Amino acid sequence: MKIGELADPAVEAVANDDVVPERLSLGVAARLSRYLQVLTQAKKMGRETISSQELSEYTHVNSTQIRRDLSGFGKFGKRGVGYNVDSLVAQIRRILQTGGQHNIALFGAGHLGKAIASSDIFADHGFNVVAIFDSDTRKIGSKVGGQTVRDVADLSQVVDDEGIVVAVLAVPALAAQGLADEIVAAGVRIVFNYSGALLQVPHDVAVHASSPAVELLHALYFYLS
Amino acid sequence: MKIGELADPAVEAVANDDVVPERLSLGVAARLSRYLQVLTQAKKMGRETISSQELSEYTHVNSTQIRRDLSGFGKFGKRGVGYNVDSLVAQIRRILQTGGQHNIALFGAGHLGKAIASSDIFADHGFNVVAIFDSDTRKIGSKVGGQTVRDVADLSQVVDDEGIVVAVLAVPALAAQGLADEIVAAGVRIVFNYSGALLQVPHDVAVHASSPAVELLHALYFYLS
DNA sequence: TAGATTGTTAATCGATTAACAATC
DNA sequence: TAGATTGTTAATCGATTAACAATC
Repeated sequence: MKIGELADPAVEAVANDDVVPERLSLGVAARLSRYLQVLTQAKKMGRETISSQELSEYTHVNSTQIRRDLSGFGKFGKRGVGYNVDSLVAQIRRILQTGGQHNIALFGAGHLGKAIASSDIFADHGFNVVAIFDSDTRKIGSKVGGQTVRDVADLSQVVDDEGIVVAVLAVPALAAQGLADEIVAAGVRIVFNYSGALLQVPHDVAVHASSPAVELLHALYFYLS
Repeated sequence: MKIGELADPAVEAVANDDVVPERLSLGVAARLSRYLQVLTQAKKMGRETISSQELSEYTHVNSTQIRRDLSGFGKFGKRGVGYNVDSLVAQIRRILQTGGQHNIALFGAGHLGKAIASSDIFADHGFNVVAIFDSDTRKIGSKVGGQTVRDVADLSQVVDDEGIVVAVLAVPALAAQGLADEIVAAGVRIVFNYSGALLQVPHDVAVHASSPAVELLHALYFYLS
C-alpha cells in the first residue's frame, strides 16, 4: 500500500473554522500524532496548559509549524497563555478521528506480551487488549493481564466475536510469517509487528514495524556528530 | 535541544563519490534509518538483494526518493537487479557513523525490562546491555538476560566502569523523573524513555520517547479514512 | 499595563514525483 | 537480446522559518 497516495494537497486550503478536512496530508497526521504523544505525557504529569515553544522542545518540531498545524483546524490556543492540554488532546483526537475504542488482539504471551498486556500504553489511547494468543500449549488457559491466554486455533472465531481490528505481534521472528497469514485469513487488516521479521501481506493489509534500536541509532547520530 | 539546528543544507550538494558529508539533514538521516530497519529485517529473512520498489513498499518512502538518497553517497545498486542487502546495510551504517558498539544500561527489571534484556532488538544494531538496575531490593542480585540486577545506588560507578552512553528507562511513570535526574547526574546524555512520563532534562541531554500506541493511532487514521 | 504567546503572512528551501537514458 | 532497475534531471509542491500584529 502506498500510503502517500492517500494524501490530498487540496485539504491544505481548508477554512479556519473547526471543520475537519476529508483527509489530512501524511506530514500533518504524523505531526499531530506526535503532539498527541507529548500531550498525553503532559496530562499524566498534571500539566494544564502547554505552549507551542514547549511542545517544540519535546517534539523537535518548529514552534511556528505547530501553531500553523493547529490553527488550520480552529483557534485552540490563548495568546499569552498557550494551549489547554485536555482540550487540545480532545481536538487532535477529533481531527485524527481516533477518539473511539478499538479492540486489539495480542499474539505471544512472553515477556513482551506480558509487558504490553499489563501496561496502559495502549489503553491510554483507546486500544483494548481483548484477547491474548499463544502457540505454547502450556501457556494456554493461564491468565495474563486479566485475560486468559487462548489457542491460535480459535483465532477466526475470536476475531468475529470480539470485533478485533488490530493484531499486535510479540512473537519470535520465525513464527511471525505463519501467524501473519492466519491473522490476515481471519480478516484483520492492521498488524503491529514487534517480531523483527519482514512480513509479506496482501496490499490491503497495513503492517507497522516498530524498531526501537533503529530509532536509537538515529538519535545517536545527531548526538555524536 | 533543537535537533533541527544541526541540519546543514550545504551537504545536499555533496559529490557522488562515496564520501560521507559532515552532517546529514534531519530528513535524510531519518529515512536512512528507516531503510536500515527494513534491510535488517530482510537480512534476517535471508534476502540477498532488494529493489528500491520493494524498499518503498515496506518504508512508504517513494522509490525515486530512495534511489536519490542512496545515490548521493555512491553507486550502491546494480541496474536490473537492485541493491545487495549486506552491502547496503554496511554502507548506511558507515554513512550514519553508527557501525560501532555502544554500551547501554537498562532501568527496570519488570516485564518490559526482561523483554528488552532477552531480545536481540538492540544487540542487532550494536547496542549491548551491560547493566540492569532496579529499585526493588528483592530483585537486586537476581539474574535477567545474563546480567545480575544491580542497585541504583551503584549507578555512577557502573556508568564510569562500563562506559555507558545510553540509558533505557523501562520503569513506572512515577519513578521516571527521579531516576532520570540520577542518570543525568551520573553523566549519561542519551535517554530512551519507555516510561510514559514527560521528562525534564538539561538541554544537552537527548530524550527519545517511544509511543507504540500513538504510532498505531497514526496507522489507523490512514486505514480508516 | 507589561509580558508572553498565539495566529498569520510572505519568502525560501527541501522533498517529492514523473520521466527516461544508462546499463546490468 | 529483452526485461528490469538504477542513477539523474527538471518541474512542482509542501515544509520550514522569521517576523510581527493581535490579544490574552
